[in-house]
Amino acid sequence: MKTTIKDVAKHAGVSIATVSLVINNNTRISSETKRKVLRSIKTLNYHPSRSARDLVSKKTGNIGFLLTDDHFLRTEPFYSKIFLGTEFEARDGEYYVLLTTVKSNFTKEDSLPRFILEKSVDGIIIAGKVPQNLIDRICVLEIPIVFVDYETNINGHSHVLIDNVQGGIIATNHLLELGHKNIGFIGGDINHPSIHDRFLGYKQALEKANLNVNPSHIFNNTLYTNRQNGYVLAKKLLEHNEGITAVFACNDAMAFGAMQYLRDNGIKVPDEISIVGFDDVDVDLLLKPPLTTMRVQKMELGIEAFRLVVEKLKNNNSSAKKILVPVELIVRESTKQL
Amino acid sequence: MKTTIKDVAKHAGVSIATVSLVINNNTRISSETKRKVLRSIKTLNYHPSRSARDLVSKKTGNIGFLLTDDHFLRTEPFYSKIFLGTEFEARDGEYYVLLTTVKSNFTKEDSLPRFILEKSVDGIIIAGKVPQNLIDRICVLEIPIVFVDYETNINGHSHVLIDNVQGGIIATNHLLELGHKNIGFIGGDINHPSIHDRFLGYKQALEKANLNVNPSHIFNNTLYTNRQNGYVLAKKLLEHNEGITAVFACNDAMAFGAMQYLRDNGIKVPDEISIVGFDDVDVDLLLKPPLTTMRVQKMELGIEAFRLVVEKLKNNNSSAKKILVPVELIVRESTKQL
DNA sequence: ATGAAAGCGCTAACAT
DNA sequence: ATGTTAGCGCTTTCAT
Repeated sequence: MKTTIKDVAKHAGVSIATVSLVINNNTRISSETKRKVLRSIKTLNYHPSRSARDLVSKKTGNIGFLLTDDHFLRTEPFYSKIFLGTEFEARDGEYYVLLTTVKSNFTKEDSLPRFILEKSVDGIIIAGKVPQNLIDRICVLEIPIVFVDYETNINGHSHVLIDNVQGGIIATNHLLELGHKNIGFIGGDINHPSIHDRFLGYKQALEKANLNVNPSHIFNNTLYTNRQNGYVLAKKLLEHNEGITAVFACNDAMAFGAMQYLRDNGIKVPDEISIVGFDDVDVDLLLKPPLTTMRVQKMELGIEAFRLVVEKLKNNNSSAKKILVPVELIVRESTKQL
Repeated sequence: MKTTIKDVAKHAGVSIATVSLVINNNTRISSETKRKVLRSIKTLNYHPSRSARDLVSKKTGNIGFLLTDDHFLRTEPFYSKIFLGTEFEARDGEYYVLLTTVKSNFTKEDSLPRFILEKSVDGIIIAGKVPQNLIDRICVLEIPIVFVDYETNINGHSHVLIDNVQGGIIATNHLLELGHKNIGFIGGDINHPSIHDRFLGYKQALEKANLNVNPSHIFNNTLYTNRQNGYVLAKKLLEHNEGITAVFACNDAMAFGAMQYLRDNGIKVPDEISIVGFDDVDVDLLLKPPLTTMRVQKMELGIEAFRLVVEKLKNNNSSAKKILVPVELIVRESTKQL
């Protein structure tokens, strides 16, 4: 039989109410009783029943973590790391994290994740871009949501975002400082807020350096932001332009695709073309040359997201925040002085 | 206020006991009452409170999913897919899945996952190789465990395994049928049951074909089974042997490493060397040539594991099973007739 | 076939 | 500062 609060009370010679107060760190308990109770708890290896606790407090003790399946299954563990950050942060606390995926083509006909229907989560973290109709349907529910790595125009909910604009600026400045003037930009879905912002940073850096933003140096119209399209866009960029000496790829995947195109065509990186990526994704060490990129603290994103939901849960009045997680330039061997 | 069983009872004009019986599919309810209650449930959008239910039934309604962090963060989403299988299978049911990672160097000093300490899971799925001391400490607890993709000598617990021996045989036979006779084997940690079995399949296939198992063709002594070591072992294999025309790599990662070595040294695949991998891992389509490999149904592994825990939970007497999930040869372009 | 009622382990309001 | 007690929403005997 599992140890209950009664056993602890009996063992410590106090009432169950006292034990409860101790568990919940109530201040109006004498430190002596507290110590006594704590000792009993330890001796009996007591852990409060979550269900009993949840039942009376009308909480569930769970946080839902939601993302699309293709994000979860991305070759590079980007969102997995964000989740791990959340899970790490949750470990010391009182919440469990329920991870679930939705199809990336989630429609009105699809039903919401079960933990939402069954009201089994106190709050939800939504990671990455998810279908708008999903968001709309969750937002009408009275449940705190934190968006991580996806900016929405939804009010009243917190966001944890990568500082993409700043990252775009830093990456571009890096190339400028190396003497590059003809810098191409390859990006995927420009309607995606993150890519849009990285592109914005690119333009701002160029303008600040009094350089023209040459439209023919910009290719950002593919649906997916992946290696294949990195290959395709690098091809287009270089076939339509002469004198390009550097490329800013809106993420590492596209950068890898671009590098493959260059390798296939005998163009040397970084000797002939410098490349900067974005994300600092884990990738096999065999890839050469190692990519200069903007490091994103993925775990940090997940950690902050978790803190924000909990903050909201503890104090429902806490206002919606927007946290920008800074990025860091990691110079490796794919960029070089012109 | 959330709808409770009382509301449903009132709405349907029955007692809460009746509603409960209907929910739990009890047979001794007249089909008419049943229909009536079901309608009320739907109308009121009623979902039973998990905490109340769990409290009285002394269950938690949760399944724990455990793996090491480096498995979870593997570049190729192998274990993520297994998890997704479990999560998919859990969707229609009554369980939630709690995913947590442990450090791959988990020691006696580290504390067990919180959901185990707090007894918040009814059963546990352990995916992939985990530290033995972790297993030992969990096994003493009275809680059903299912191991997936990791064979242990623990009795009383079910296993869901890849049919590695058969896979090794099929892969090797494929090369034999293409006329190859000098087939190298590169593997990582040979103490890992999966790799051991794939190697076993390799040997069995050769013996069956009346070919010698040449020890100098076998390199299987690295700690990690990854790309880097695939590169290293391919180098050793080819530097120490002449006449090798094919390589069976114990997993795709090593195969990729080997291919990289060959490319770096101007050896053409499949013209000069054929390569077979194992796992059929998602990888960017740019990798050339596409790898011939043994397909493993990762989702299927997770699905079966979930079914086995639930089976054990429903019927504690159900005996420990060992399920072998079959593999399938996927012929792509890295193998060729000699 | 259905209902009444006890009780799961806990929290919180109230009493002392 | 600590104890008493009602009740959270459900399942499950036991009556009817």
